[in-house]
Amino acid sequence: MANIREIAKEAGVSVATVSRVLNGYPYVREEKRNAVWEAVEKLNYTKNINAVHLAKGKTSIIGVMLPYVNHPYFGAILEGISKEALRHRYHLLLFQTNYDVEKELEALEMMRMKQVDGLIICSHVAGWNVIEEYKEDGPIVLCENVGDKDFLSVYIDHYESFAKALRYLIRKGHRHIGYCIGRTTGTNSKARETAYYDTLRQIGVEPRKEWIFDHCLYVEDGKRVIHQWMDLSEKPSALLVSSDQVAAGIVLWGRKEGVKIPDDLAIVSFDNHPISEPLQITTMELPLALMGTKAFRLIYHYIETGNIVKKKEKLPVRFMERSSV
Amino acid sequence: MANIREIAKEAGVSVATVSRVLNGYPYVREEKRNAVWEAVEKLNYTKNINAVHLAKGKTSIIGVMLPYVNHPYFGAILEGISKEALRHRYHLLLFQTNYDVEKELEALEMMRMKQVDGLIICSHVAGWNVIEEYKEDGPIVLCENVGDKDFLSVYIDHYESFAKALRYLIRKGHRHIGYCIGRTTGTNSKARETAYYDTLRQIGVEPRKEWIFDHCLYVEDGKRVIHQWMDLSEKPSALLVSSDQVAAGIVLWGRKEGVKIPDDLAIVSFDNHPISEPLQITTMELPLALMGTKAFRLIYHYIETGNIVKKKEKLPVRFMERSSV
DNA sequence: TATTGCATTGAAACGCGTTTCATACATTAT
DNA sequence: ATAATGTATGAAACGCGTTTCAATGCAATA
Repeated sequence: MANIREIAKEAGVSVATVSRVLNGYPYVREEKRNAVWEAVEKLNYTKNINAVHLAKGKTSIIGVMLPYVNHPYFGAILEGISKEALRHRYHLLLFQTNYDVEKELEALEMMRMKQVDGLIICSHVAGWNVIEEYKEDGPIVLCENVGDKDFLSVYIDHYESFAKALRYLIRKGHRHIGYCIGRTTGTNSKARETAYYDTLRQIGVEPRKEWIFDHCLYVEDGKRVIHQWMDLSEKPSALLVSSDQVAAGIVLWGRKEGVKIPDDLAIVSFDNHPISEPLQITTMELPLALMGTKAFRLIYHYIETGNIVKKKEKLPVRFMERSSV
Repeated sequence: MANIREIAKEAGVSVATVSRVLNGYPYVREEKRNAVWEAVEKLNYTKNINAVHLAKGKTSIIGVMLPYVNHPYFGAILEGISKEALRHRYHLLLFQTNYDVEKELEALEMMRMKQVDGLIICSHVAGWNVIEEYKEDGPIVLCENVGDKDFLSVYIDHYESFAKALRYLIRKGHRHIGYCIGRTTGTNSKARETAYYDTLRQIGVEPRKEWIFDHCLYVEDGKRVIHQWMDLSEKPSALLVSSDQVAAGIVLWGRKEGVKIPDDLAIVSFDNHPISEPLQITTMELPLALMGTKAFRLIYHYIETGNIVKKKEKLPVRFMERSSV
């Protein structure tokens, strides 16, 4: 395969001139410009992009670290990132971690090795000190509330929205409230847990461990939850559900078991996935795609200009009141 | 940032030796090996992976071309690819095309430029002649039936499964059958269309254009479909739906309108997404994640060994009979 | 003792596009 | 007429790890 030097020889110019033509720089005479393009045609030349990356020291690739690619939550974030990356002619390198620290480290290492110009972390298990070590290797944007930590972040305030949903249930007369969550570790989950404990204690209700349902990610987990719920001797009258998929599972499998929503069990969920509308599930709309888009913009803007407009951005959550409460 | 030559100087060896140590090759004396690692520590050295890519002429990255990342169908394929890529320490570069030929070409060009070692095409609009031009630039695996064309492929026989579903409906006494599809172009969609026309004509029923519902991709499209269906003066008694998401939308929005499934309208869908189970939707389980996994394996095996075990592999579809017919 | 072979090691070439710097000529401004 | 700009172009350095090839040293086999 031809390289730029062969093109130069063929066109009777220097490699610098070829590079100029190829990249559309000025100061090349029309004839030479044509000669170069002709040589490119003739020798069927294509740039070796790895040489470009090496020479430029950048790749126009952003890494995306997420636990699962095909989860509605992360899929939506990814969609937002992807949409924006497309607009700016950037590419995305996927780092699926399955919440494995090793895999997370690998993504970070890839930035150190200049495989990617920056990294968007959708979720992680690695400690802050670990991530901090890679700060000098490139911009990192997190899709979670990083608190005081010195990181770029675009996030949804899960403490606030969880507390808001809880207060709504309380206002509706519920005192026995449980919740479903994807996992119990992680910033977002911890925020929700804290909101749960804080809010219930504020009204003098003792939170119950057995009303917390872990590992709730997909529709099928809703089936498990509703059965577990039915087996409880003391049942919560309301559930906060961290994902519409799980809520849909709970509602649909509950129906089959004769569980009346909201009379037997009230539900407030999160996401506002289209499935929640026909099921009349009251849900908090999370701007996931927007979060992805903004995360990309932040990192992109930093890479291209070196400036940061807003280090941390909190995105608004919209409450969609329907009839599952 | 230090490079390999500085490490060599610091450790008092040649760059070749440093490279040997870094890559775990034999024939390096213990002392030198240690000296290299110490220099690496001391200078806080990391490889520049772009230089590696350039030197090796490969990147261990596979490109994935798909129209939308957050669609259940493609998400499932992507998950399968990702899982397998993880096992083999390969990375994935995402090319979201939105079914735009320009974007598809970009993905193909990226392979030519050696950005990726191979390309998995989940779906495309570009013509075969276009794709064919890139055959020499690296292995391409398609997730669709490529017929006689000389491409690697792992696929679901959509003609067969669509025809099978149709015959099932016919056996159940339906004569007025329509269908919902994501788009009308594309190999898979054409296969389904052909199956529809062929099968209906076999039983002497004239297919009807107005019973074909295009642009059905997500839950919310089901809402549109059920309303369109209700507005028809002559209604089909059964619908084949190319995605469980859409079917769920049809069933759920239909319920709200008092449409009885299957009495007013029978449904056979595709995917066997977990949502279809509590909704009792009869569905054809498509092994999407498996397709992704196998596509990756095929391309991986070719890259690593130069061998192809099976050029084209058809994956089995499982019929999940429930009560929506 | 002569020969074969393996273990070690480094110089140099290789993969290849970008960018800087010096040079040379053509204009325009003073 | 002279200085100051602007246009045009190429040589060479730069980014950096991999790999080949020749060479050296030493041990084992003939």
